[in-house]
Amino acid sequence: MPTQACVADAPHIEVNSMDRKNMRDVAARAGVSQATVSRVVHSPHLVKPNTRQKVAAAMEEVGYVYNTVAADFTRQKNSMIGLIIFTVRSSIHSELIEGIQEELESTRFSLVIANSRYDEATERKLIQLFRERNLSGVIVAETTDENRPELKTLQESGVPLVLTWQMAADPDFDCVGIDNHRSAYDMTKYLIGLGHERIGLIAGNFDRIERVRQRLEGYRLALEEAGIAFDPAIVTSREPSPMEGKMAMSQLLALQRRPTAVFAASDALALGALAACGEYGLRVPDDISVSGFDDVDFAPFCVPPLTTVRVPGYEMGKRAVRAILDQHEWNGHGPIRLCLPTELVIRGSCAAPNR
Amino acid sequence: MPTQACVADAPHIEVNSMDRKNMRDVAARAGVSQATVSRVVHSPHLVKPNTRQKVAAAMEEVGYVYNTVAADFTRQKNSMIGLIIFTVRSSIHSELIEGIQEELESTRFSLVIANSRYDEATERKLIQLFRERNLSGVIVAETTDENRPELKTLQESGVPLVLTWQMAADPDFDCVGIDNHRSAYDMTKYLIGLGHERIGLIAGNFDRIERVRQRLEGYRLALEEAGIAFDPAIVTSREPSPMEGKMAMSQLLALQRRPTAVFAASDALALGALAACGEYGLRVPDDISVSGFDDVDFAPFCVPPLTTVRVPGYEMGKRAVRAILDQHEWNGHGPIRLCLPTELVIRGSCAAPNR
DNA sequence: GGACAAAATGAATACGATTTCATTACGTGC
DNA sequence: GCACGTAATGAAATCGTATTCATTTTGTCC
Repeated sequence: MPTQACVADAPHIEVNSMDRKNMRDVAARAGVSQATVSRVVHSPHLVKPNTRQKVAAAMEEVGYVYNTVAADFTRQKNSMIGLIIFTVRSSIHSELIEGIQEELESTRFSLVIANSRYDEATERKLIQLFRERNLSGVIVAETTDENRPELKTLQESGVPLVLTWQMAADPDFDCVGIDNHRSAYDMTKYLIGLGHERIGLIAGNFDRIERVRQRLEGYRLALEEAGIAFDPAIVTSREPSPMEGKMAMSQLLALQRRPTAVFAASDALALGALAACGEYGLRVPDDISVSGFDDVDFAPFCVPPLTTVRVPGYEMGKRAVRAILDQHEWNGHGPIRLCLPTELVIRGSCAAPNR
Repeated sequence: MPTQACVADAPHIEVNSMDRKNMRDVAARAGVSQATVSRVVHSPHLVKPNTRQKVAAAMEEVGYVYNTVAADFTRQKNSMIGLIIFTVRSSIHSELIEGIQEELESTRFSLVIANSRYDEATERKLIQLFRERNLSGVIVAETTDENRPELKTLQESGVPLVLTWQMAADPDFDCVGIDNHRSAYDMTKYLIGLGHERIGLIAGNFDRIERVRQRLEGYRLALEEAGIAFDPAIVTSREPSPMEGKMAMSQLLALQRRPTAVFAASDALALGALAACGEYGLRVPDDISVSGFDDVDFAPFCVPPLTTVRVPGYEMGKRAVRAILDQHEWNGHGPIRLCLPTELVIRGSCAAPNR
């Protein structure tokens, strides 16, 4: 049987760079079995130093490149971790991603990102795609409530799953998040403490996103405790971009009884809000207070520097990865529910109301 | 031979959710061959409607989930596209990533992101990892010059490769980029046109990054044409974060002969620069002009709104993906070198120098 | 140097899709 | 109803690794 033809009688034919060598080729070259080559790669301690060296040399000689796809197939697991997210267009998500990558670096995993752009159908499609991909784990940064069942299915099919950014009400999900309720409560209380009684809220979509709803509830609780009536007229729902923040703020400023302070549920929104104030000729914080959420890299550089809630995005990413790796090790694992601390960062964008 | 045991005589045993069904199971259920199931998935038109329906029903019944890992193995290609980047911590990269994702959505590919955090060794490791992964394509957003050989190796091993953000001097690389030289030249010329003669530059690392060097050269050319001597004392090299921008700017402002205008090679740097000006009691643009590069989402919301260079990051991402898909179709393809237009966006952060 | 345990290696198989080639079913024209 | 071409399906090979189990080699102790 002609096991290696191809080079037959056409010496001018260039060696196709695409004919990748495999472990069998290496084994043949080194005079060992393919199993031994595999062992050299994964458990060198099982191989005699002498043999190990021969194999290493052979790998070098034939130009061997490990085939992860084949390995993944064999062990029935993709060497990838998935991230489900609405959009990467936000500094705080960048922090999360960097944390994830940092922690992944010492492992054999890579990161696959799926972003759903706030669309529930797209999201469902992406979850399905992840299921087909046999990922070794999935970090859920952002989802709509509607797709919780799909996530559960994914989890039940044996994929380690971790929710971030929140402590999910559903105890079946592992979480590495923050206390959104508490954080929003603290910020609102801080504004109340400054003397504000009419506090606007620019949030995300609280109908569909648990994390946003948690913040809304925190805001409401603080108001309630202070005996301030909740006024839906000064609560708006937006996607977290500066432009949307500006529009939302303009809307609030056009109101008959405009708020004296506005709590934006992300720094991006707050940035836009600041711009809107400027256009209305309002000085921040003298005429109106604005606060954000996340403490992204530009927050200290806003004018005025943004008072906000520090969220440990980077740390969250690292911890989420560790949670997944943990699930791999003791795969009959207990629930992981880690709540990372947030911190009120007081800068210059909030002050007592101007009467 | 017992092809389907398991359910034998222990009705209380729960069906393990992890025992995923494969095409053979579906085929058995539908009373067809496994090949037919495969055809139903990929080329339904080859299968009689009647059969197609039977197979679809069988898939439903056994809870079949397509196994991408196995498919990837079979066709010796990973259904993933890679992205090599320094860091995702930048709005302009977010735009690129969104563009990529958008374009990928209608395909069977997912995006794997590798970030090297400006470290050349890490980068090399990641390129190697990508090589082992048999990716269907790699988009290179950022690399150091040192690793060009590794990229070439990757390309030669048959992976469609596209460089973004720049038109590489090396003609072997396909590019979907912008004219950095020209863009920087235009901005510098604009500042000169306003009357500035002492123009600082806060750039990235021009020793290691071609794209940054191209911008530096554009800057120099504009100066030269205007008969202004290049002064290395007012040219600094920084990683693109607001904090670094602030530090760089502080340094420039502390100079004996401080610049009257500063061109920051990214908006993030410019943002920090603005803050530094504020701390020095300088009004922008009255006392000093500051310009940026990228036109990220927060640029219009800076105080004052940032004059910058609009870079079509989103479009670049989409085009890069298309370039890769093109390489798949006609895989004896000609070189792709697409240069997208940039645009000088004049807002409020630059004015004539104050004499 | 022989016995025995431990270490090192090899042989063989499984993983689940794609794809080629062969074969059968179907339909049409005479 | 026969022949023929096309459509539909099946059988079988293949991809490259991990892994189990059997076998050989090595080393140690008396």
